[in-house]
Amino acid sequence: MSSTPSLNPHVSTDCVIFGFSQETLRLLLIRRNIPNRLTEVNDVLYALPGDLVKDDENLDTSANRVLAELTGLKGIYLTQFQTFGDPLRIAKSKDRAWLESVRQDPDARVITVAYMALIDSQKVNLQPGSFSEETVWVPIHEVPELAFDHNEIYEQALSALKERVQMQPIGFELLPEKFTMGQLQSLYETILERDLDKRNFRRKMINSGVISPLTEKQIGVSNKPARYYVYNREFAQSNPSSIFNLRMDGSFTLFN
Amino acid sequence: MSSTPSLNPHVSTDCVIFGFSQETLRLLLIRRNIPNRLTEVNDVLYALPGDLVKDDENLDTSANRVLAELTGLKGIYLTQFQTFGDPLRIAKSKDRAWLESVRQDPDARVITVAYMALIDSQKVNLQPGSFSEETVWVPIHEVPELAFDHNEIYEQALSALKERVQMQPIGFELLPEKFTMGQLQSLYETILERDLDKRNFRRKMINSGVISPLTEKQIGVSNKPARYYVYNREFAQSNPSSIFNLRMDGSFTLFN
DNA sequence: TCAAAAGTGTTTAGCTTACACCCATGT
DNA sequence: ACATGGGTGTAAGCTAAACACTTTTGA
Repeated sequence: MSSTPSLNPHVSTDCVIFGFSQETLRLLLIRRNIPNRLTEVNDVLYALPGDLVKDDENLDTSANRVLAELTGLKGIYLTQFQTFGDPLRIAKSKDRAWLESVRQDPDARVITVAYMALIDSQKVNLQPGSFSEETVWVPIHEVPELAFDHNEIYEQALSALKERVQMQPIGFELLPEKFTMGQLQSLYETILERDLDKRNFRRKMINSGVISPLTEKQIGVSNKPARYYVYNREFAQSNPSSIFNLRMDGSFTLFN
Repeated sequence: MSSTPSLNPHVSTDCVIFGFSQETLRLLLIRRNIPNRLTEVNDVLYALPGDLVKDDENLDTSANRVLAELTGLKGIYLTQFQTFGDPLRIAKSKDRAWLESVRQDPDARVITVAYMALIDSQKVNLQPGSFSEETVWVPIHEVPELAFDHNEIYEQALSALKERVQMQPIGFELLPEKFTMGQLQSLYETILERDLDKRNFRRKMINSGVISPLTEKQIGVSNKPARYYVYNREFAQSNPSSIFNLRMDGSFTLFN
C-alpha cells in the first residue's frame, strides 16, 4: 500500500521491463499473493510493475519512479509506447479482489500508460520490499497469465520492441557496457527470432560506427577469446540515420 | 457543453486531423470564442478537436466519436500515437476561462490520449454545430497558438506522420480514391519536405504493387492528361513488408 | 587432440541514384 | 505556337546476400 494522498485514481503507468541474460530475453514481473477466503491458500498472480500517477507528477516521471523503486536504477532507456483504456480492463474477478485489498477506490476506471524499459539485467538491484511483493525475471516465451490486460500490454510491447530494434540502435541498452559481437548478434537473433549471418552482421555493425572495439578480450573462456566492444551512445544519437541497415524481409529504402 | 452524466473527468482524447488540398498539408482545428469580461470582445482560441472519454467507451471509440461528430466520417485512418499528461498542461489562464465555461470540474487534472487521423479532405462534411464551434482547415505552417499543450501535440503528430509515412503505406489515406502520380508525389514531397525524383518515384510506387493504374485519365486539364491510380488497400495490408522502399537519408536495411 | 566459439573476404545480383527529352492537352 | 505537367530508359555505383575455412583457447 504505497499510497500517498495525492494519487490520481484514474491514471496509472505500467512498465514492460525487458532484460537479456543467458541468451534469453526476459520480462521483469511482480508476484502478488491474493488472499482467497474459500481455499485459504493464497492465489498467485503475476503483473507488470505499475502504479497510479501522482497528482504533481508527469507520466514519464511516474514510470521512472516505478522503475526506480523496483530496480534501484535511474537513467534507464524508458519510453512510452501505448495507452490502454478499455472500460473492462480491470474487471476480472481475481483482479478485483486485489484492487479491493489495495486501492481506496477499487471501482474507479483506470486507464494505463504503458512504458517499455530496456535494462542490463546485471545492473539490477532488485528491491524486494518496495512493492511488498516478489519480483521475478521470466523468459518471454514462458510468461504466465497476468493481471488485468497485462498480457496484451506485454505482447504489444514485444511487437514494439521488434519494430524499434530494427530502426534505432536500442539493442545495446540490454547489454553490459562491454560486450562481444557474439552477445550482440545473439541478442538481435533472439529479438528478431531468426538467424543472422555472422560475417554480414559484423560488417554492418562495424561500418555503422555505433560500436567501437576495445583492445580488451575475454579471459577464461574455453575457446578463442572474443574482443569486447562498447556502444557509442553519443555518436548514435547525433547520427540518427546512419545507424545500421535493416531490411524487414522484403526491403525498405527511401525514395531518392 | 456536450456532456452526458458519464464523462470521465480525468481522461480525454484529442485528434490531430491531417488533410491534403491545394498541394498543402492542413490541420483541422476548432475555433472557440471565449468570453472576456474585461474587453467585452470574445477572445479567440483554436484547439485540436477532442473530448472527455465516456465511462463505457474505450479510447479508440472515443477518438472515433470525436472525429465522426466533427466530420461526419467513419472508418477513417485513426491511430493513437502518444499520451500527454503534464500536470500543468491545462493551467494557462485562457484555457482555464474556457474550462470553467464548459466543464463540471474545471480543476480536474486531465491527461489526454492523442490520435492522428488522415483523411481525404474532399470527403469531409464539416458539421458546424457539433461542438458549437467553428472548424477550419489550417496549413500546417500557419498553425496559430493553440489551447492547452495542443501545439506540442500537433508537433509530435507531424513528426510521427513523417516517420510513419516512410514505413507504412499511409499516404494514400490523404488522397481521393482515384489520384494521379503527380498528386501522390506532391503529397510525399510535402510531408517529407524535400524533392523526389519523378522517374524513380514512379518506378518504386509501381513496383511496390500497392497501387494499380486505371485506364481512366484526367479530362479538361490544359496539359497532357494524367492517368489515375488506385490504392490496393488489401494488398498493402497483407504484404506489410513489400511496401515501397524508403531510405531515411542515410539508409535502412535489415541484416540478412 | 578435441570441442567450441571467434574471426575473416569475395562474388553476384539487385537496388538506388542521377539524369534529359518528347508528349498530349487547352488556351 | 506555347505553356503546362505527364510520361519514359539507362548506366554507374553501392549494398545486400550467400557462402567455408582457419584461429585460439581450455579441457
